[in-house]
Amino acid sequence: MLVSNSGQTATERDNGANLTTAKLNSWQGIRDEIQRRILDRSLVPGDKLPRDEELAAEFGCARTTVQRAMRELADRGAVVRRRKGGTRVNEDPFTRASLDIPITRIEVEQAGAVYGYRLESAEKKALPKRVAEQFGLPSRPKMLNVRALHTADGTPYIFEDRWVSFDTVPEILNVKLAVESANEWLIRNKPYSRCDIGVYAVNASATEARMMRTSPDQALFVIERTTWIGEDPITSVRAVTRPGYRMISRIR
Amino acid sequence: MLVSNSGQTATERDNGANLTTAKLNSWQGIRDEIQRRILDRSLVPGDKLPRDEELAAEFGCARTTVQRAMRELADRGAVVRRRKGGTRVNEDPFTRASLDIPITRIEVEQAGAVYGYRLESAEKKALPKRVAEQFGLPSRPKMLNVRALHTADGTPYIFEDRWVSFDTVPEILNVKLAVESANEWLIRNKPYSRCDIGVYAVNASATEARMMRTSPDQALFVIERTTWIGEDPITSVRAVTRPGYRMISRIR
DNA sequence: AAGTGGTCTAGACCACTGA
DNA sequence: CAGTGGTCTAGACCACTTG
Repeated sequence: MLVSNSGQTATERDNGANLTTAKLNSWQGIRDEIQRRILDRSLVPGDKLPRDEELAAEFGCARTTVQRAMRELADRGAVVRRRKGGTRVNEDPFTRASLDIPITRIEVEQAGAVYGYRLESAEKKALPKRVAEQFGLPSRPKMLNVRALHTADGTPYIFEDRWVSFDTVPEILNVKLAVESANEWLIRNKPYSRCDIGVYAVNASATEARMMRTSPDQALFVIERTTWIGEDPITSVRAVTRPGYRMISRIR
Repeated sequence: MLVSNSGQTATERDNGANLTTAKLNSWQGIRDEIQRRILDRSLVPGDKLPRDEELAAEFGCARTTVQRAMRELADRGAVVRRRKGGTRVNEDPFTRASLDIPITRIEVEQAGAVYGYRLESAEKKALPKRVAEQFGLPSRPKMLNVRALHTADGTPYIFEDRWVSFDTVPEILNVKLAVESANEWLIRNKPYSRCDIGVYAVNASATEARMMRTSPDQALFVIERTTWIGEDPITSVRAVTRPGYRMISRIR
């Protein structure tokens, strides 16, 4: 190790290059410094970074601390790390966005609106082909089909068409779905071990247009979620959102 | 510490409760075990977990190892950790999905199709109000407006309408945009420090319908991305995808 | 003021994987 | 098979935040 960090404070070395960042020598400081080198193209895609041990010497810290910083950068997709291969700046950069999908009631309330919920129907039916495919099931067993409308200040917000496996979740048959949303009951009472999510756009069908009080063919944003516990299907839901619905995410 | 882990192997204690998981005593093993307790409702939302030190004793490992496991669960939104307050199972569970948005060329090629690109127009114009708002700018400066079509096997895949700040990125004026997509050049050459992402559905405008070779009013999925380096705007792009486009994500 | 999580260290050993 | 990242430890001290 060439440089000791004893007695060296952040301010001593902060020459103004970093405006936002934490103490140098902290794992966040190291992460930000490496990221800065990528941002200002001191390091370009494909470049090999020094070994953790060398970086530890450079920053005057333990290798563990460098590890912590580099793991974050790897999680973000900024660098690729391989044993023996070393650490390189990612050749194929991509944008990694993290989306939090809350319970609808909470989403509405956080927007400052009054949440409402109306059950449209709940009946046992054979799974349509599309949903069976979602679950990856070869057959088309009976499940509970629940249709319900979520409203914000009285206007339609999300219309959900849901299938719940009462083989996996028999308790669902005892839930008063006229009062409590299946969405909320399931999320609070039946955590999943796997979840597939798909988002896309559709033209409103006649039914959807009526439910959402809009015109047929209106473009609507759809969120599909299918969940399992282990190998067993729990639920698959197609949530049609109101016209103009946007899903947003901010990075950094 | 009551239990030592020396000489204790995973198999010794693996009673079959965990099918998928790594060695117990590893941070992943601890993470999975705690998650299992949440899944099978041994722990329910709001429950307080033992202190890290106690868990370390229970699992016969160092506190650091428990810390690593718990940090992951906190990142996933499964638990909430506060100093002095301890660790609790999250009261308001949400679904956290991670979306990777690759460079369009790579997305097309990975789908096994032939990628094509055609520049439609590139001209300096004053920013429309909508885009100025995206950037959070009070004024409406001139930027480079680039319109281009990405194709897969010759059919329209994504139509992008992009604004690039040539104040922040003067080099863009020298890029041969007829050959190289602004998308790809920017991602490879101008990393950003902040990125806002929005996804939503629109009815195709007349222009969009023509570009995408579909009918007006066809529902299309739109991805909007706006990026900055520090406080300076880089680019804002509205990418209209072909009919039927889906964005997907899998959790766990 | 005290309790709990967050960070850091120095060192050891392990597990990949590329030359 | 050797080089590099990944994990783990035991202990110390720090930084929040709540009772």
